[in-house]
This record gives sequence, structure tokens and C-alpha cells, in this order.
Amino acid sequence: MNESDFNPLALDNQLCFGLYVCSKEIIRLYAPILEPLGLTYTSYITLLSLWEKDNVTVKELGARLFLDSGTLTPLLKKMEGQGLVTRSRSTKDERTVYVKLTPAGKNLRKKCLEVPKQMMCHNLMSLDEGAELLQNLHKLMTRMTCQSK
Amino acid sequence: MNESDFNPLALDNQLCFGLYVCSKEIIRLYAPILEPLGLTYTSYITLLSLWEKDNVTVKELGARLFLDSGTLTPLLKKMEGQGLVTRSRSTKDERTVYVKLTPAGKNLRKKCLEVPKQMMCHNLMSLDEGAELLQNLHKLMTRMTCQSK
DNA sequence: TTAGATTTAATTGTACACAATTAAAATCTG
DNA sequence: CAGATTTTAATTGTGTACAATTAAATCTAA
Repeated sequence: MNESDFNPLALDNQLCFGLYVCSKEIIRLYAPILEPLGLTYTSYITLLSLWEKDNVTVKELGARLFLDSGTLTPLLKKMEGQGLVTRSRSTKDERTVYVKLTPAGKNLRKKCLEVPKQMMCHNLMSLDEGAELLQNLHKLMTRMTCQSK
Repeated sequence: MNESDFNPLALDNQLCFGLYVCSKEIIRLYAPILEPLGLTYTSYITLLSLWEKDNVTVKELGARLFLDSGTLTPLLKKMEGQGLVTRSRSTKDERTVYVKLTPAGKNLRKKCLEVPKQMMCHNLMSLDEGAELLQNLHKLMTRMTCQSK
């Protein structure tokens, strides 16, 4: 049994550090795949969300992506500039802004189907391993964010 | 079987998104615990590393924490200003900078022993669940970073 | 031995992330 | 219905991250 097993402050015993490193490194692997598509990791997950549910408010999008308006507003403005989405204030409730995919934004989905394929080339995990890890991450996520789901 | 099981672009099927959200959210849970100690998440993991191995170069520290000098240099300068570490250029190799804990930096470890205890109050996972998740994260980390370990 | 290559940390520039605040709009409440 | 409260998105300010570049020091190979 390793000495670090008894050290609550050992870096390798910190769940947070494992998550932190894996998150950063996997995003780094996405970057060169997304760059030719004109996307960053953040704009990519925003599109993933919009392809599942289009025409949502900034608030709804933020709830889905766990991002606030401080991150989303400049991001969505940039994506609007790229012609991927439109932003329009609701006439019924002037506080809310609806985000909608443009035809170009919808169309980009086809090209993005290659993204998971390219990521799989890294052979990071088997499908079973990945599914198990993902399940545990969702469990943790639910508990941390107190989401009813 | 869910429709999303067949959609490779479904947000809930992305390992990257699970990691990204869990990483951000767990760091958010650390913030209020670390703040009274004058620490950010990044300075906390830097201390964790130094408590395990003190008197290391910026390069070594970066390899351990998966951070580059662009992140570490300003961070270490701030921690030097807080009196937690010293930074001194090696006389044998003027290119390298050694980072050392000050007595105050070493002493802070005692207070930080409370940090994992406080995090455990969130009841995020059982010890077994956490250990399994951590093991899978280390597996993924190794494969993504090509570290021999 | 010395010119070129490599290594190291620092710097520069870009892109997030989020807390806190602001401002406008909508809702609630007495 | 009017004032207070709440909600929503935008803004501001701080703190990361990292790619690319820079500059100095060291190494290497002819």
C-alpha cells in the first residue's frame, strides 16, 4: 500500500485534480480538430446544445451548458458574427434573448459528425470504459449541481 | 434505449462535456473553502505539489501540474508576494528558476488538512465510488498526455 | 572552439470563466 | 395600480490557460 494512500493532500488522491487535468487535456485534443471548422471548444458545445434544442433563451442555454451570461454573451456575439446563430430579443418579454441557428449553423452539423470520429482515433478508452466513466461523471455532476435532471 | 444513445453529437454522450462540467463545478465548490486561506484553486494545487516535492524548477512544477510558464510565472509571482514561496534563479544554470516553500508556505499545510474534510461534507461520492472514478481518470490522463508515469 | 540548435522562463496576445454589478423589464403584493 | 421585488442579459473586473514568441543560457557537433 502506497504512502500516498494515507495522505489526504496528495495530488494523486484528489478527484478535483484528475478532473481538472482530464478536462484541460481533452479540450486540447479537440482544438486542432475544431480549428479547421472555425470553432473553439466552447462554440462547439454551444452548437451541440443548439442542434439538440434550437431557439432557446440565453438563460436556457446557460443552464444546459453550465455557463453564465458573462461567458455566453460575448461567445454568442462572436458566433453571430460568424453567421452561425442569430440573437433576437423576445417581443413578449423584452428581457430575454432567443438564440437560433442560421442555415449555416444547422448545416455545420454534417461536418461536425467527423469530430467524434477523429477523436476516437486517439484510442483513449474503449466504448465500455468510456460509458462507465461518463456514467460516473453524470452521477457526480448531478450531485454537485443539485439538478433534478 | 434512448434516442441520444445513437447520436454521436448528443451533449450527454460527450466524455469531454462531462469532464468539463465536473471540473468546473468541483473547482467552484473549492473556492469558498480556499478563499479564507487566501488561496485560489490553482495556488492550492501548486502547494499540494510543493508539499510533496519542494525546491523544484518551474519546468518540473509545470510537468507535475500540466501547466506552462505562461500560467505559472504570474501565479508564482503572486504566491511569492503572499510570502508562500520564493523564486530564485539557479547559479549553475541561469535559465532555471527554483521554487521553494517559505516557512509560512510549509506551515499552511496544517490548515489545508481541513480542506478535504470540508469537501467531504458535500457527500459527493462514497470512498469506493471516488476511488474508482479517480482510477479511470488517471487511466484517461495517462493516455491523453503520453506520460510514462 | 564556436556557430547553430536546444532549453528554459518570461512575455504577449487571445479566449475563456465567473463573481459582482448594472439596467431594463416583468412580476408580485398590498 | 403603484412601489417593491425578481428576473434577465449585459457589463466590468479578476483570474486563469495556453499558443506563439522572445531572450538568455547552455549544449553540441564539426
